Amino acid sequence: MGKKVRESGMEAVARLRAAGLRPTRQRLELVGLLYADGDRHMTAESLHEDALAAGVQVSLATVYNTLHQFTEAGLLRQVVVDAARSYFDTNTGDHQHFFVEDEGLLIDIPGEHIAVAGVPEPPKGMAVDRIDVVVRVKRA
Amino acid sequence: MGKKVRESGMEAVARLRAAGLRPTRQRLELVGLLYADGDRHMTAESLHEDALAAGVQVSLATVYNTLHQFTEAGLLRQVVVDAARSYFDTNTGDHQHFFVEDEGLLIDIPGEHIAVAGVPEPPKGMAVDRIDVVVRVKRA
DNA sequence: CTCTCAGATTAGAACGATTCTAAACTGTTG
DNA sequence: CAACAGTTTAGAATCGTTCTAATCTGAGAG
Repeated sequence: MGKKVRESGMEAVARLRAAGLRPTRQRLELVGLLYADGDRHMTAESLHEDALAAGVQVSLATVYNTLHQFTEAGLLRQVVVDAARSYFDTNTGDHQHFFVEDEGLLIDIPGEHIAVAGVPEPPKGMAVDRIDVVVRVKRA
Repeated sequence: MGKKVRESGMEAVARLRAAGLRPTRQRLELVGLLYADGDRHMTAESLHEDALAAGVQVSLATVYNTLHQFTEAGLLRQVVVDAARSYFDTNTGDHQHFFVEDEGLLIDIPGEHIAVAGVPEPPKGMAVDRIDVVVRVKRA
């Protein structure tokens, strides 16, 4: 039995419905691209290019809209590593990242592997929302 | 004996010379602002505003140039926490940050306090350049 | 099956942060 | 103090992203 390489239409529809989003052609096709094979990192531009390359007709504006809606719905996670552009990650579980600055490349680090100790009390009236660890690497 | 609140002209000149930068009026005045009182976080815009407010005449372009030159020279550290704008930190030592998203506010966490364990081997041919930890906090 | 309309898509304009340009200015060195 | 490389600057340009207003479409009502 081969590895699943593409989400079924039904799964995709359910995923969107659960998020309160209409299963439109564009969103379905983007879901198809996003969850086709394993975890995936992208920027709005790169996803838009990939979509066009795959023959999926969708505007850049819709890619931005979709990325944000999916993020809000918990289907994607936004990763801030580069001041110049926003990255998104299909892996929404507990994990961190290597970031290869020169190539703009993100690589997952499973959450079990990394432990952050010694975080002080947040300032009065504040609560910790999330801890992001970015391991910046360079070609040696 | 009061706490030093302003860097002497000589120190500032030496600092710039060491970085291979000519001690121009603008750079001297910016150094004055930057290291006047303890650690400081800023964006290009905020530093520019502060400069104008302090009667320091300098263009936004020069603020950007200076921030980058100082960063390159190791006098400042760039902190990536927000996709929308770049932050800079006068504290270049080993430390991490709280980031209050709603207010765009950065707060230092001394390096001794935080420990990151379990970082896997970087990908082949890569070497770890730096590990950044951002503790995102929200008003409780 | 068709009507209807809230929700979705889109091209292009607008935007905000940052970088670039090319002209004017200023430390430094001889 | 001449001369030039380095610096500053206003304004234009660029880049990613968001907004706008017009058009389109999914899905429930009849």
